[in-house]
Amino acid sequence: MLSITEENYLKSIYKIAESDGVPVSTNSVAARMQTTAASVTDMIKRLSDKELLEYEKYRGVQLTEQGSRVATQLIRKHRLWEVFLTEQLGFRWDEVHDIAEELEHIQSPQLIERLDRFLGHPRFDPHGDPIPDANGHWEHRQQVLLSKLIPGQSGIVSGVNDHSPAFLQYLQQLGLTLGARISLQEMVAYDQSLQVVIEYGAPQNLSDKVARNLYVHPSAE
Amino acid sequence: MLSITEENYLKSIYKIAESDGVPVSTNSVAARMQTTAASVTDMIKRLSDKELLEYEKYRGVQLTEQGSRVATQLIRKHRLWEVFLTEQLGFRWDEVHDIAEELEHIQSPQLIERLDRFLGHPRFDPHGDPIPDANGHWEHRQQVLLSKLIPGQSGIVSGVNDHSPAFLQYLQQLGLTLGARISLQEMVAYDQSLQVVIEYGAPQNLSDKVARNLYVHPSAE
DNA sequence: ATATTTTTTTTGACTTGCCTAAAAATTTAT
DNA sequence: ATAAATTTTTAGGCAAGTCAAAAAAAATAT
Repeated sequence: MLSITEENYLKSIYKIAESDGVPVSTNSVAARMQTTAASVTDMIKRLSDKELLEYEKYRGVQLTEQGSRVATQLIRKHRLWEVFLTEQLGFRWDEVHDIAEELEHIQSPQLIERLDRFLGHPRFDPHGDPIPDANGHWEHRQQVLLSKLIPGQSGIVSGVNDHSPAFLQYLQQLGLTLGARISLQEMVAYDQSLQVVIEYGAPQNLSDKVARNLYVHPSAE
Repeated sequence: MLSITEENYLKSIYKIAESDGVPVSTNSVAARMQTTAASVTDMIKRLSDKELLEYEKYRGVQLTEQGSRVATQLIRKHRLWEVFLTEQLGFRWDEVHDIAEELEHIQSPQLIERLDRFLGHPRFDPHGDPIPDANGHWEHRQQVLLSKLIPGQSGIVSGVNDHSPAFLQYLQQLGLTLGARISLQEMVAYDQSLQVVIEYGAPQNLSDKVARNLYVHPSAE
């Protein structure tokens, strides 16, 4: 039985490994968990004793099979709860993260399997992130950052790279929610901002920062 | 911000006070929380510092207004989640307690208000216990223990006094779920067991132990 | 009224999780 | 190749929550 803190460390290590590769450094964990390197070293030793990760002094860590399983199940739970919160309770996509962060620690495999069935086995959460199945596997959706599109191409909004409420609220305001159609008309060389059309509306400008944080599924034309 | 442990102490003290009156003794809390009297004394001091209860050495404790509010909100959350688990996810009434015990600690007033609305503002949980409203008030249902009925009287099952899975499963098997009609035919003087008819079925015998743990709403005839 | 039993509190110690400061190891720069 | 900078670990300590054992107070019995 793991503590909530231990679970959070495993999830952080999993996510860092996913984006930066292994091994995962002490400092990167400390930064993500908003704690000190000393605390991380402490916890790493405990998790290593429990065989949830492999640790070699000064060399960083890597999750074991078992550690990865814990992490993916947490992600599964987090994303299923987010679907529940938005689809059933009517929360907006920018409001659900913190609540799901608590709900993901509820310990009951039965609860999650029933919730999954209740929700109709959703494969993506409200932000377009894939939901791992009970075995920790998920569908890999073909998507690229909006910033990778070339002028003339169109796409369907399929996910975000920045999950902050501020970004999500801005997207909402722009009409750039999941499933929205966006066409890239041209890129402004000066600042890499983009001239786009959202859902056949009037052309408008999007900063490169937005473009680097929005995923689209490229479509024909 | 209270810890889960602090919340659990407050809930236990509230429930002991409800059944045994105030002040609440250190030992009774220790017994209910499955811990030692020493740990209780420790925690009581902390909760007293936070003005959640009034404590006088060797004299037991009593919740303050604020402590009571925390406790009733926990009970509200617990019971609402139980309704969700049974009505929406299909759990049986004997399966939901432990999961709700975890869910009740999720911190989000908005979540609870939305859940309450989603469930249609239920006033009773799956065991017939009343659900406090956002102000901590609840409907007092008129009910008596089955053991208080006199031969010839009938009643509608409205709640339980023992929430153990074993008892709940036995009731289920007997058809004694919430809303079921039960008529008392006679009481056996020898062992206080009862001869009853459940939902117009064949007469059968119920032990006094069952009768002392089942609430009914008396009905005419 | 005194002795005995029970209840409660105190004391000291343990674990988890966290911190700061200092030391050690590693990496980067010159 | 050595110095400097960075990263990581160690050491020592703190707060929460737990326990067992001892001491103190209260309740009960004689």
